[in-house]
Amino acid sequence: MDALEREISKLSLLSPEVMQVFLNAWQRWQVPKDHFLVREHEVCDYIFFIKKGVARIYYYKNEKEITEWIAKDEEFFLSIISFFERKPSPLIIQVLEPAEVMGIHYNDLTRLASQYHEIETLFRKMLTFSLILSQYRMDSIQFETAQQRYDKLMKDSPQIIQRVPLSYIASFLGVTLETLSRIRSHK
Amino acid sequence: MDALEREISKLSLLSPEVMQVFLNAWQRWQVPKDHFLVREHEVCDYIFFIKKGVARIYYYKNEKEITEWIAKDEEFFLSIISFFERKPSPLIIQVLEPAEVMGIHYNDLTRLASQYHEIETLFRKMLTFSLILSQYRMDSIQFETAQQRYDKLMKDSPQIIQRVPLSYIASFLGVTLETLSRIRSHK
DNA sequence: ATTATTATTTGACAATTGTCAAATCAACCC
DNA sequence: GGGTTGATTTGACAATTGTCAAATAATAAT
Repeated sequence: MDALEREISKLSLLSPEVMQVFLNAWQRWQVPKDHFLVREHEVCDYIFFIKKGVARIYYYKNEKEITEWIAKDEEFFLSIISFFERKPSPLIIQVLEPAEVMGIHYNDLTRLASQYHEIETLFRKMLTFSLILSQYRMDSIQFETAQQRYDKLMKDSPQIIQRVPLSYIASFLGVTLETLSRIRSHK
Repeated sequence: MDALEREISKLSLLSPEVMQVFLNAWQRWQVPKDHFLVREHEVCDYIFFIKKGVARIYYYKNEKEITEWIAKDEEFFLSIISFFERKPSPLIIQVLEPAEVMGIHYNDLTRLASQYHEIETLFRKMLTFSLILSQYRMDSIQFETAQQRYDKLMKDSPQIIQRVPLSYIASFLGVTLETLSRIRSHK
């Protein structure tokens, strides 16, 4: 069983036939370092899954790059507002290492969800998971100090430092590069 | 058509029969000022809808009350993490005015969603809506100044000032009461 | 109306983080 | 290796907001 199927199974139990139909709807790309999966002001048409590699989701705010999310091996990611509201968004999705990426198109996902109740249920559970994550992240941004957010990141994914420039991590944590540098030094 | 049915219709088109089944699953309460819909460390069993009145969702952080959300007439609200993860949460939901509140129980919602594909779709769309809202709010917290958040609140719901103490609004905006007072004065 | 209680405003000061500039470090290229 | 470029660290200072304390305003109770 491959990683995508395993992650899907964690969310919802599909019958073998429907699982097969669903998996067949996913496309697969082998992309080079720095490849853009979604460019600025494009509509995000896919929910992505990264089998191996790192991608970041970012945008420009006053000429500065703001990293909104960093997705690592075996995670789903997308530009949520663009995908669901079907409109272009300032969010850019870029792969940071050569990567193997899978994706399901909005049209395929909604078509399958209307055809198969089971897939609609899976879709609902993906959203639930995503909403819960979003709530935890909101709490973290609003009430934790940059120090606490950094410590948590180190605990959850210590390898990230080797794979992602500190400038991206700083903006992901919601602080400047200088502040992150100071947090890291006095430890 | 009542407010609840209207709000549901905005999200998803249900056949008349299924709409009737769904609406029947909602309970209705007439609650006095200051009534608690969810107490501290209780599981939130319902998605609520407030027909008329104001409710706030808050919790204690270092002995201080933090207002996480304020729901007004004709809005849905719930303690998201508690409801979906089925676990007690520190979030408290309290009505601030005498109010007419509706609610659908977790068990009823999930039962109906598994029975009726249409309701599963509606459920998925509610989650999508909620996730989009959550993303916008996260952006607002992370990148807007307190001044900007206040201005937006005044634009979207100017009446809120008359109905909710400033201390709740301040913590909803993520600033102290004193800072909000200063924002309000130099305008 | 007077008092008590609660809500809001104001002031002084401290703490945190951002900004800008410069220094150091690391990686890469020839 | 020397030089170029980009990444990271450090320093000085300014801006924003929080904290604590006190003053004032608004509301409710008798």
